[in-house]
Amino acid sequence: MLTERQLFLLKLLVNDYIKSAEPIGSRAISKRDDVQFSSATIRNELADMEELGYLEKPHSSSGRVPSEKGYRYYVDHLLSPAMLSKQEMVDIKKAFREQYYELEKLIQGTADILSDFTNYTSIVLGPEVLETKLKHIQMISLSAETSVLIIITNTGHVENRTVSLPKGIQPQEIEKLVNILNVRLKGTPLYKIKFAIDREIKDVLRQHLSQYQLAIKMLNEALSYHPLDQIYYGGKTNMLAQPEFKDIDKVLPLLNALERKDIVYDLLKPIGDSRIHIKIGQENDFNEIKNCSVLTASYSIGGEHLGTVAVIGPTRMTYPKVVTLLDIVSRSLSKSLTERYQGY
Amino acid sequence: MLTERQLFLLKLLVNDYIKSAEPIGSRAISKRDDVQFSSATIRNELADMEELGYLEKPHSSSGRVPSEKGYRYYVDHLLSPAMLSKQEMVDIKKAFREQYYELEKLIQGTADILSDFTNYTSIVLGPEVLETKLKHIQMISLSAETSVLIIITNTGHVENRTVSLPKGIQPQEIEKLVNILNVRLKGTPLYKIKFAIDREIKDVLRQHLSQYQLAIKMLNEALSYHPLDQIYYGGKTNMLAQPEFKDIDKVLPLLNALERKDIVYDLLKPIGDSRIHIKIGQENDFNEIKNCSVLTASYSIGGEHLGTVAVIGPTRMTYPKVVTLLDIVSRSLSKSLTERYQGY
DNA sequence: AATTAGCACTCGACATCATAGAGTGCTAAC
DNA sequence: GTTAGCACTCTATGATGTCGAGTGCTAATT
Repeated sequence: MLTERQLFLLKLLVNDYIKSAEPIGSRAISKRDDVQFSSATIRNELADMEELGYLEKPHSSSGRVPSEKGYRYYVDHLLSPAMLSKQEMVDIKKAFREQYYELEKLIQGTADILSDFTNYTSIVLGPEVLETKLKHIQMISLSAETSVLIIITNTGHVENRTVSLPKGIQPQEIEKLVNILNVRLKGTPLYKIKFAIDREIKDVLRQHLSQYQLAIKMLNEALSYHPLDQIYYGGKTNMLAQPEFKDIDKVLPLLNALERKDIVYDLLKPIGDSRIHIKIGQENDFNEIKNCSVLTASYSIGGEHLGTVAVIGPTRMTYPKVVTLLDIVSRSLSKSLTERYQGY
Repeated sequence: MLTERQLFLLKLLVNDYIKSAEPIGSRAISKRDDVQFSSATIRNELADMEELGYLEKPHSSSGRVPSEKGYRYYVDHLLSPAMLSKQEMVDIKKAFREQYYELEKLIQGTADILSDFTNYTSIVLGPEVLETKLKHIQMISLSAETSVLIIITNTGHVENRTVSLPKGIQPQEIEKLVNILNVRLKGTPLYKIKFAIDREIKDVLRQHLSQYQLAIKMLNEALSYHPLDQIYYGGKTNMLAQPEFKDIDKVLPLLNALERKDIVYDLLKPIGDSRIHIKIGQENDFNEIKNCSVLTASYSIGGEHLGTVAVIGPTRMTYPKVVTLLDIVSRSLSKSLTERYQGY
């Protein structure tokens, strides 16, 4: 186990390294006002902690750098959440008080706040379509052959799809069809809609619609496709400014990984029940981001999990600040959403 | 004026440089099968063309590189559009035949094709909201206090905005309101809607609605905000793979510039009447992209200009291929849109 | 008069080498 | 247990030298 003094030094070293991005030497530590011991003492302590795996040296005669184990210990036991400046708090409050005319804007705004305030990259997973329920369905004709099908969910999300109308179907038929769908499917989770049509609505449709086969076919096409591209980014290029990514070969695989939906979904999948979840370096399963840490928090409407907000940056990340910010932002987003869409 | 032989050499040099990204020397040219003259002759010709401003040397004893004037001449007089491979043509056809359920997807798909096939960055300006007309308006209640206002345009674009309902307004009133709006405002260009409400609808509303002041206020709020964020990107990180941007300080200002809407709007503003418009290096007004060329084409529905597609890459760009691709893609997009949304 | 061979010269790329400086580990003294 | 002292290690930096691709110019050739 680490001694009191070792913990003190570890915390100090991690904090300094996060600021400077340079390996920290014993002399630099001993010079600080809040440190009384000589550099030799510190050298001994650092050597011990290195042996225990909390620190590393980039090369044999350089200063120390936290290892992943070191970061993990720091995050679990030594991290004291940062205070945000008054100005920052005001800015955040203001951003969430603003009138957003679309749910998408609110979420994008959240991503922007996270990246602007951290200088890292932020990712926000939009409300999961799979878990949202149908509120209202509407079909609006564009021309003789095309209509726009509009699906509104309980979360205020609006989905629209252009559909080609089967030839020969009557406008009144469409109207009837939409009416039936609205009455029967209201409250159905989106992912169950196709199933519900097949099981419950088919017969009703057959009774009321002359062109019922065509209608079924059209509905199946329009509803079959689940666009899950609900990923919002902020500060995508912020990574480029981090010294650890100063050469392009390091940053390119990273940026490409962040474009891949499967990877992002996996990185942000909610785990554990702590408010903020932290994954450091290799704890993330992807080689492309082995030098990065991912901090996630979830947001909700009225307590029900809706989506995830995340910040991704180098393992050498300002954890205290990001933790605080994620906490505030995820709460603010939940609050804002709940106020707006609670009564579904 | 340039001699026949000089033109031949210029074209050849530009083509080679585009491929290799290395300065081209006289010896390398003379070694080619299709070149008969000795390297000394070529040296003389190159020196002459340099004096005329068509070529440059990175340093005094290196090979030649095209100047912007050289690229401009090449593009205006020497460029022969490339043929796409059969496979490429098939892929494009396939992409545009695909069923897109939302206008946005079709446009994003277009951007993706452009960037995938060129390895540069593509930008597509979505249909300009300002020039599109109201097709249908709809209001769907989410809760007692909030509704979603849905605006559908003749281009199949669906806009949705969350509005807070004034307290005390009756559902029937809302219904009446929406009916009036639909009857009166159909076909009105979006940017004129507020104006139209003020001029024409006010009185009608006063006659029919008890809470007419509240309704007006709400409408003004909901319709006042014009989201113009209709910029779709493809291959944002492709620039990083270009040798001219191998160090991050060169590429960061570029990427940031491409995030700025004002800059992008300016870069893509339609000019001239040629199908493909090319701006080389400094011809673009922004310092951040002085090493880049921007190629644009416009797309339309039934002949009416709707938006712009563009490819941005280093001045050392494969102009022939990009020109051909932009031509095909912009035509395909126009065709696809016209088929779908023509009958507005 | 146009073309080409020949040659001295230029400049960047690359490798080699020396040096300075920050940092360590170890030993012995406090 | 702590610290001063010192030899040692490794990187970063800059100076130096060499190689090769390329040029410009002159004189010879066609």
